[in-house]
Amino acid sequence: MTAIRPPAVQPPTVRAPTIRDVADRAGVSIGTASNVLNRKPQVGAALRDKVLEAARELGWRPNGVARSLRQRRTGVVGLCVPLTGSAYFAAMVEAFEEVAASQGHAIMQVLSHSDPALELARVETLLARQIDGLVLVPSAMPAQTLDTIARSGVPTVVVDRLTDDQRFDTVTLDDAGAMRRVTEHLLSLGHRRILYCVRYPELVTTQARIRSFEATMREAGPAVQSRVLARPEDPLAYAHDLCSALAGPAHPTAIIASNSILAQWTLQALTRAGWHWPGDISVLAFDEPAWAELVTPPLTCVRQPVQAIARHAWQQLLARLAGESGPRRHVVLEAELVLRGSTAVPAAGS
Amino acid sequence: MTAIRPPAVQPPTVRAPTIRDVADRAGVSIGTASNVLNRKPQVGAALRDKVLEAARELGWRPNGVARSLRQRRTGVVGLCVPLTGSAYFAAMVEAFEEVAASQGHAIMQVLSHSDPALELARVETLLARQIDGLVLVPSAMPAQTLDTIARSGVPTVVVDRLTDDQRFDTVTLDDAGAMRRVTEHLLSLGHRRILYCVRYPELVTTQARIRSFEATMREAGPAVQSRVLARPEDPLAYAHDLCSALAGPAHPTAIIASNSILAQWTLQALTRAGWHWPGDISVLAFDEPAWAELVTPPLTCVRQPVQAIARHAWQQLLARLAGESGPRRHVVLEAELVLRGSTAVPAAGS
DNA sequence: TGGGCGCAATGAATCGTTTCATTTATGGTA
DNA sequence: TACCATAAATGAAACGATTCATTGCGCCCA
Repeated sequence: MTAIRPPAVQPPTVRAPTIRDVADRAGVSIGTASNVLNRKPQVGAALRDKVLEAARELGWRPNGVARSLRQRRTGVVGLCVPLTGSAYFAAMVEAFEEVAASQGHAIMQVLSHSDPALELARVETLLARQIDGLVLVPSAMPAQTLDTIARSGVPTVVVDRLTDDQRFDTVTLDDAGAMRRVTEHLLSLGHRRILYCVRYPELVTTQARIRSFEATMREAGPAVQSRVLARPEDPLAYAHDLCSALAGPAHPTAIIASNSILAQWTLQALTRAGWHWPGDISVLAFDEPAWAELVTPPLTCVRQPVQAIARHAWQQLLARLAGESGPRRHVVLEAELVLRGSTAVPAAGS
Repeated sequence: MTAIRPPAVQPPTVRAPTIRDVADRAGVSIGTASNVLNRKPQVGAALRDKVLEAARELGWRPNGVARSLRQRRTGVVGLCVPLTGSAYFAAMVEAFEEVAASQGHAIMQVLSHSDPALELARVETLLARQIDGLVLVPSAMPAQTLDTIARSGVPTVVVDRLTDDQRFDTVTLDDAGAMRRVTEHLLSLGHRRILYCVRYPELVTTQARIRSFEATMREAGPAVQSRVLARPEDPLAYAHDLCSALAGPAHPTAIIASNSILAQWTLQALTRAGWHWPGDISVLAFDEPAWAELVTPPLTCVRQPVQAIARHAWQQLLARLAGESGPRRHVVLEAELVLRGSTAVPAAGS
């Protein structure tokens, strides 16, 4: 019910020509002009040409707002993501842009900054603008947002972060499986003490990974130690936390970073502190940043199928927009572990 | 005049409550309901409460489309950029998002992929959707697009790439100045043969840089050689071109990359070919990619003031939206040369 | 007591389309 | 020639809000 209102803006001084102007100039009724301009069949060739000519001369352009009001749809799909700083979400937004534009839809993108309250507010503005559908990458506590969306009835696909909410279609990644493979890779290299660094431990995605991480480590035996470093504020605080985590003789011999931003922070911190990878410590990251192959040695990482996510989500959304009303669908995609030089057998002394 | 129409979408089956429903439930006229919900003063406390209560109960949300039609403004600003793959534009989009959302505007972003025809088409869809204003990073040949925008009368700020078009406000960078400083930096280190690598030589921005580059090199004396490597198709073709450019005894001793993507391609190509920087060759880039400090040694680059661009452009756009009609304004911002380890004195033998 | 003044509330017009029930024109057939 | 079917064109009613001229009402003061 929050009243969302755009700020003060002067209406344009010169008025664009309307369909009425076109009709007048062509000497036909508005209805006929509309029929011509919408390629409806029931209109004669002579009038058709006159109308098209008039529209061309006047430089008429359809008023999408009026059309949307009458047709009760806007051709706009909302996209709410936490941020675009991460390579992962940036790629996702671009993938959506692509597929949407190619089919005549427009994307209206908003950023939630991983803040539930902001997320709700942004989604409210999208709903007020009468979006036809919504793609949501939910924050950690999306309950209110999800309720609002469900109440609004706007077709929605929840992406990337699985919720236990059964009201929505979802497209997610097999986080547990990916983490199991990551952990087993490190274990097989001989690592016995592994540190998992995460930004937001409360995300469902993160929790699934942590559970999988700890379970896999437990299965490997009692001599194995898993640790989680959570919620760093900024690169500096993170560097500090990381250094304390790496202090002492029984320090971790491998680090898993939960996304490309943390990977960047990690490598920066290690470099500053004089650690070398993979000699002193192995490093592995979720997401595949653009620079994965640029650092030396290149970064082992979990490549998430961004394009496939966008494609599936879009397809599912289109089906709902077309009126499909079957049961909820839940697509789960597999990520790929890309082995590069930043993970290796731990040093002998460790 | 191109008719732009959204694709087939079923209108929603459950109709959202309208202001009429709210008015009926509160037992008042539509006008009164509207006055309450818009915080107009001329309404009594008793009715106000009844209306607000009714709106709350029904979960009423204003229909932005209807409002936009009546008020003849949408609160949406269009943003047309070449792509978001480059760190520079990604940051720019995010900066706009931020400042726009904080003031109740929404951003509708489209990608031109640096293609004039696509750019025109995308801008047409924005105009048809009745955007209040537009921020455009023009492609290399934007004449038709600019004509269309000028004819539409939509307030527009042209950003990043200066055109000789006097019809628009602009916010640009001092490309010539930045390039002069870059070139002088390399000259002062002792480099005498420098290669400038660009993606799109036809961009005005690029041309200004090339002119400045060549002029500065000429001033440095006849023994100095400047070369430009242009229009690489993809990373592989680029690697090939680069290797040929670096072949022979009198090869360049320094490379300037025109943006972060080319910088990435350059470092990848050099690594694959076994060149080391800055030992074998110095490398310097326009844009500051996230990984600038991660590569070893870190990358010297030209930091462009993205936030400042967004802020200035937005401020200028807001002024025009508010009805300001003074002469065109042209803001030129300075970039900053950030010295890091990837540029050094050329090797003795070179 | 009546006239004027102000505040509250109303109702209708409007924004620019699409859509649909009618009307008008056209041609063919009985 | 009368009739009907079909096609072409029209006019008006939506869509859901805002806005503004008008009305109704209570109060104060002369």
